[in-house]
Amino acid sequence: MDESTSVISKVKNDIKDRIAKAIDKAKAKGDLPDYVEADIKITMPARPEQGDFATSVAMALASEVKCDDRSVAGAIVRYLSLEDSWIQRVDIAGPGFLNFFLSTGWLEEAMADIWKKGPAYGSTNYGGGKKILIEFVSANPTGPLNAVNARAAAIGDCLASLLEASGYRVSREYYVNDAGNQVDVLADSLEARYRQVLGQEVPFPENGYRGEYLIDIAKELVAEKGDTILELPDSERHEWLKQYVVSRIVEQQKQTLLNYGLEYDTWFSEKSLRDQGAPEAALELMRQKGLTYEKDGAEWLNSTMFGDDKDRVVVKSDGNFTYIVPDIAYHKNKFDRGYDHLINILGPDHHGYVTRLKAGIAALGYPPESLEVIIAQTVRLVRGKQVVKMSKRGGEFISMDELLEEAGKDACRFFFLMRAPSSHLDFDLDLARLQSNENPVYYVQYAHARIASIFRQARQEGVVPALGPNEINFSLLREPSEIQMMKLLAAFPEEVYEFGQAREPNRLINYMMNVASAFHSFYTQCRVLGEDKELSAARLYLARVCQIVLANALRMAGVSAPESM
RNA sequence: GCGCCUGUAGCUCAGCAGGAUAGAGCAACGGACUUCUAAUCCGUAGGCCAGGGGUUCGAAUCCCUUCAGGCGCGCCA
Repeated sequence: MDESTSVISKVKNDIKDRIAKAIDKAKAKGDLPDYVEADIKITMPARPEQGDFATSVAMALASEVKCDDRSVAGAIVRYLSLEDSWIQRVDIAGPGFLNFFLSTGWLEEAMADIWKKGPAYGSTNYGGGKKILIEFVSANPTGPLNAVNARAAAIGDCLASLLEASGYRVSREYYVNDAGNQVDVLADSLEARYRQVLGQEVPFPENGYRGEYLIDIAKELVAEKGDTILELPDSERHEWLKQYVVSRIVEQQKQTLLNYGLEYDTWFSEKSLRDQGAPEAALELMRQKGLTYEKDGAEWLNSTMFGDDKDRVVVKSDGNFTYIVPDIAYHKNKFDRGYDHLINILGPDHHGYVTRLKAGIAALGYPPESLEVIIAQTVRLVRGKQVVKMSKRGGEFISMDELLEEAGKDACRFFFLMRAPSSHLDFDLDLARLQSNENPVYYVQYAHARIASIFRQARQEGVVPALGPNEINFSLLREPSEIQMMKLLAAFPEEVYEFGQAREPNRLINYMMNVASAFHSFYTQCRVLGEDKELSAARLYLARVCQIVLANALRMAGVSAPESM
């Protein structure tokens, strides 16, 4: 088996080729008109009586040539060569489906492939080494991360893992907005807290950040430096405080994400971009292309030329950039670093911004379709029936740290990944915290732990725990639950690729639930450690490869795979 | 007013570039542990896929429209 592809794709492609040849032959013999083009899709039907694989090409073809579905299906079957293949039988079923029944040889090969690849099983090279940068979370360095950030973190990290496994070179990046107006306000807020801690009575900035965390940082600053910061000249003090508070908060954010099992490749500083003069350069480029103009004392980008619904100010009448200029420069920088494709995961409150940004990068001459934006919808925290308020102003604010502490990393990741990014989700704190069968995260983890337990037991009984595929008699695995499980495990590499392509990491969770369910059924129906040594060996093998798949899938989701529970 | 997202079982949500009889978890009900972990399994019940049009051999899925909910429409970021 080739390192970089999968048994399942080999099987599907083989069936596809045979159908294509059969259609050609039918055309040559005049059974089908020769202008038809077939897009052959091979699926795995849910019901065993519908075969191991199936296709609906005949129906699509029939509607194209305006004749009976089943007769087209008949024509294909008539010319279909089954020579030298795993296909044993082809049925025409329902309205015109072709159902393929295969001998189990392909499953055996797939099971051997899992053994051989181990932790790498599920990986393919379909992505061809294309470079993708995925930017996510990128919360302002003005406060601790919250529940929405936690969702974006789970989605972004898992998507990155899926794409890595699909053969892309992926970089995880966090953009730190450590420049501009908001961090000035942040520095002023800290200064006020700092002075208050030192006993001065000073007014708090009107739009300042009122969170507790700034008081904590101020206290630490006093402990560290006393009142010496006050001695600095105004502008120097402001810069110092700004640098200090931003680095402290970014440090905290980093730690929170680390506790979540997430490590970025790059923390990209907006300030560094500004220090290099990148925004000016980007602006200059737009000017040279004649895409900006003066109006009402400001400078505007003609963004409507690139699909925006109105033109945008780039230089305010006070001479400062609007936020979009450094952002455009940032995305230019991403392209200049050699990425073929950019993915940004943004909150729903930023969706209005997407066309603007795309217009911006188009104005610089980069292809806007190379920037893809995924909107991660809102998170509503609930306890049972009660909604937990999330306002920053006051009341109960749940930070990502508190969420992690309360529910744990695994449950958080799992819950956030369970739903499609586009789905507005309710995160039930009570349920996530529950250490019982009501909590779905345990369903998958338990399957993994149960398998580990079988191997512990086997070792105790002195059973050889792990025979390789060449020593296994696969023909003993004939129970429906065994077949079902093997099919699911064989599908993993293709699933991983499809989940990544669809940008829907939630389907990975779905897949894991299916594998876990198949295993639990198998476990109940089939005794693994029994009198029949040959059968035991085969079932131990099956348990082992199932464990490999569960571990690999859990790893991609960032959820731990416990040996015991 | 314009734009984006959502509407599927009592609850939370899946449903894989349209396909065969719409699924899962939880909640409800009935069964299964002297044998590898019962955080499990097996079964029962539960649905005009928000409403209405359309596209086609075929629609929960695509298009239009109405209704309902969430969010966004700054010389804030």
